[in-house]
This record gives sequence, C-alpha cells and structure tokens, in this order.
Amino acid sequence: MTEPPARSIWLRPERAGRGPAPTFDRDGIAAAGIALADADGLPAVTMRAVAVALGAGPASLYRYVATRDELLELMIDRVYGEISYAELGSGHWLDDLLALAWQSRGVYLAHPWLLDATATRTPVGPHAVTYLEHALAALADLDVRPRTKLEAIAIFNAVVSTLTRAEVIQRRAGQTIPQWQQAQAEYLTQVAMAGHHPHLATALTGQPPEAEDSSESLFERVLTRVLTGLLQPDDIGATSVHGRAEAEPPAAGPGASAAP
Amino acid sequence: MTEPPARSIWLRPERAGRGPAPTFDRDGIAAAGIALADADGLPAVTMRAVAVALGAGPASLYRYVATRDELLELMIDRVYGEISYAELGSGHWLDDLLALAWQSRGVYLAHPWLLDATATRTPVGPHAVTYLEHALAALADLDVRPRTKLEAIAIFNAVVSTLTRAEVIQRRAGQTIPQWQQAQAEYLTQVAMAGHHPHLATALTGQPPEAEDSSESLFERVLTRVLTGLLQPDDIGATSVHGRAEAEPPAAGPGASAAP
DNA sequence: AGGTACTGCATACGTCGTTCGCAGAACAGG
DNA sequence: CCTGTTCTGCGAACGACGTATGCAGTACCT
Repeated sequence: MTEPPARSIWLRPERAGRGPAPTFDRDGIAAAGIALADADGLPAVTMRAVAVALGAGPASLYRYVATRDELLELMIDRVYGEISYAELGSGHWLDDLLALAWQSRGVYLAHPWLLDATATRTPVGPHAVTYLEHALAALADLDVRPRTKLEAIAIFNAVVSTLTRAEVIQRRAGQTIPQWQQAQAEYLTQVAMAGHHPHLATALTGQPPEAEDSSESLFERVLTRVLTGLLQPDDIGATSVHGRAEAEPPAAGPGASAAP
Repeated sequence: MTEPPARSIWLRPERAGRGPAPTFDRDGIAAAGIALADADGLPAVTMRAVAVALGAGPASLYRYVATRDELLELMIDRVYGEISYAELGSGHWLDDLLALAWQSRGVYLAHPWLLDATATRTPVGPHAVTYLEHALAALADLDVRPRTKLEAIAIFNAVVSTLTRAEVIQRRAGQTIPQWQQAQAEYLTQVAMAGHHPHLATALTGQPPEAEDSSESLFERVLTRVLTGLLQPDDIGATSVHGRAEAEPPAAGPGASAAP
C-alpha cells in the first residue's frame, strides 16, 4: 500500500534513515553511468551494465532510482556540476553569457551523450537550476521583462547545443566514419547534382577550404548575433524590418493527416 | 552473400521489380506509423504494432525497411511533405523564412512526436531537402556567404522547434497533467522559495497574467530578432574581446555541414 | 516452361526495463 | 539485551521489443 511518492527524484530524500546503510549512493551510480556513456554512448547505459560496473546485482539500482529515466537525470545533473562560474561577473551580460556558453560547450564536448540526453528532456536538477540562476544573474541589470529573459536563455541553450552538436559531428568525421553519415552525404550531393535544387547545389559546392574561420570563432559569432538580436529592449523587434504588415499568423498549417 | 547495400534508404530503390508485387509500400507504412505516433506517441511505434495496423505479420516490415530507425525516417519525411510553400516568394527573405517557420510549427503541432524524432536525428529525406532548398532560395538575394546561410538555417530550425516544443508542453498542461511535469514545477518553486536563488525567484514570481502576449506573437517576435541578428552582413559581429580558455585547434574535416 | 528472385510470414533469439519475493542487517523501543 | 519493524541487496522471472532466419509461394525473365 505504499504508492504515493511519484514525485521527482530531487524531492525524494536520498536516505530514509531506517534500515541498514546503503552500499551505494546516487552520486556513485551517476558516475558509473557517466563512465559507461562516455565510453560507449547512451545506449550502453543499461540498468544491468551500470549494476555490474558497480558490482551490484542486476536489479539493485531500483533501490536508488525509480526508473532508467531517473538514472539519466542523475547523470545529466552530475555533469552540469562540472560547469565553472569563475569567469562570470564581468559586468557585461553578453560576456557573462558567452562564458556560460563556453562552459556548456566544454561539458558537451567532454560528454557528447549529453547532447542526446538533453535533446528531449529539460534538465531540472540542482546543478541545472544553479546554471539557470547564474544565467539570470547575468541578465539582472538588463531592462527586459523576466519572461523575455527566460525565453532568451531557453533559445540561448538551444543554440549552444545546436552549434556544439555540429562541432561534435564534424569532429567525429576525422576519426570514425559512421556508415549512415557517409550514406547521408552521398545522398545529399547526389540530390544536389540532380539539378532540381539549384540553391542547395551552390551552397554545397561553395568555397570549402578558403579562409574558413575556426569552429571557435563561429561559435562566438553566432551566439553574439543571436543574443544581441534576442535581447533588444522589449518595445522594438515587434515589427518587421520591411515595414511588413504586423503579426498576422498565416492560414493554419497543414491539416491533420492521420489516414492516407 | 548479399550484404553490400548499407546505404541510406533514400538511395535504395523501393522496388527491385523482380518478384511478386509487394503488398505494401513505403508511404503506406509511414502513414501507419504516423497514425500510431499521432495517437499514442513515438514509443507506440513498434515494428509489431505497425505491422498489425497494416494487417501484416510481425516481421514483414523488414522487407521494406532495414531497421526501425529507417521507419522513423520514412515517417519524418512524410510529415515534411505536409509543408506548403505557397506563401513564399514575397521578395523579403525575412517574410519568407517566417512563413516557413509557421509551416513548420503547424506540422509540429499536428505531429508532436516529430519534436522528439528530430531532436536527435537531422532529417535528410526528399521532402526535408526540398524544405532546405526553399529556405536557401529565400536567402538567395542576401549578400552573405553560403556557409553563413546554412548556419542560419540550422539555428533557425532549432529555434523553431524549441519555441514549438514549449508551446506543446504548455498546451498539454491544459488537458493532461503529466505526473513528472507537476513534480518538476513543484520542485522548481520549492527551490526558488528556499532563498538561495534570488534571480530565479523573481523570474518565476513575475507578473503572470498581466499583458501577456499570445504564443503566436512570441513566436514571431523571437524568430524575427534571432534572424535579424543572425543574418547581418558578414563583416560585423566577428570581433569579440573575451579572453577565454578551452580553445582547441580547428577540427580537420571540411565536409559535413549543418543541415535542416 | 523453368528458373530465379522476390514476396509474406511464423518462429525464435537475445536484450532490455521492470516487478516480485525473500533472506539478512540495522535501528527503535522496551 | 531482545524483538519487531523497516530497510537493504539480490536472484529469478515476466513481458515487450528489435531483429535474424528459414520456408513456402508467386510473378517476372529468358
């Protein structure tokens, strides 16, 4: 008859100090999962694998974690703990946010599986909340509605992960050549060559080696542009640059498509 | 002895006109999967479920699809086919891109699972390529390096999906109250009240019902700001005065690009 | 006509997430 | 100190899933 918990793992106390002392703890379990994910990717993080890595029985983890998803939450929040806020407090909000972005990038590069794990989920663990707090602190002096700040941070995080994902993929291309990716590139060039997609063709056959800027400068440039565009004073930006008619959602998108 | 294909499903011919006529086709299979996903989410799309929905045997689909991931690719590209490009060609790149964004939003709202399916994967099917072609066409007259355009489109897509995901979650809150989400909110407010996160507290307790703008105007406003920031002339926005650590030499590969 | 190459399908294998029930260990109260 | 309660780890098992395999039939090609 003990059902009621169902709450987030972060509200559940780790220990319920009654019985014998637990052999493991959340942090150690998360660390074991992270080690597996770092080595062989997210799919390698199975309940059994983490258990044997810990020297535990196949189903022992369920004493600490209600579900595999909670294990992933633990892992995600633990790597969020690797973020340093030492470089913040510059006095310029843009510099502070860029510092946060570089820190995030570092964590993503150190734990590429985090890109997949956070693609669906939005992290809400203690360390993630600390991150959000610092991001808001960076924007504290900005004269913008709090709502706008939260939006900006959400978009900001999405852009950071998108940029870093591109970087991870490109970095992997140097060593391992995933089968599907090569097939994908083959298909794309083939489509471009077919002639029906002129803009795509010119975009793909553009100057490749030329004065290509580094990934780092691209990262900083794109983020700067996005953030400066995003965090303008609240009263402007509502009208298009072309003096186009104001917000008028075009006719509804495609209808439901259930059956053929 | 037949091993060599391994190529993308888009390069593989649907029919190899030798044997008997297939009972099903890729489009029908994709439609069946989409129907299941629309009704019960992505996890409901299992090989067996799609098979029985089609009146086929449990493993019959492997005659059409090499893996479950390919089935998802089929589904993704089919819903991309619902996008209309009728409202494009306004002559203003921003208007065209906003029209694309509204179309994407419509598809996302009609098929919320698409948000999860494309969170990891980057769609590369024929319809996705058509989408990319139109996006590039919208930017054709812009005096920016092709590389910058591709970047901008990638960021653009990420922002669209982020905004729409937030909208889907908010929309779901009206009818179904997912357990984990309530727990999440409970935890967040509890953390904010604890006192150690002042900025978070003020951001969460901000004006709630006030002159809150609609989801639609937020959508358009954020996108406009991001895009205008992103697509400035190439020579500005590249400079920044932040000494940052974590710099590594540029990655080697020239190939892989940021795509839709 | 006959061979060939494809079709749908039933069955089976291995793995995964998760549940259940039990033996033992620590704490609480007396 | 003893006893009962409450927790612990764990082995075994369940159901579902992705996928491989082998077989019988069918339609095209020569």
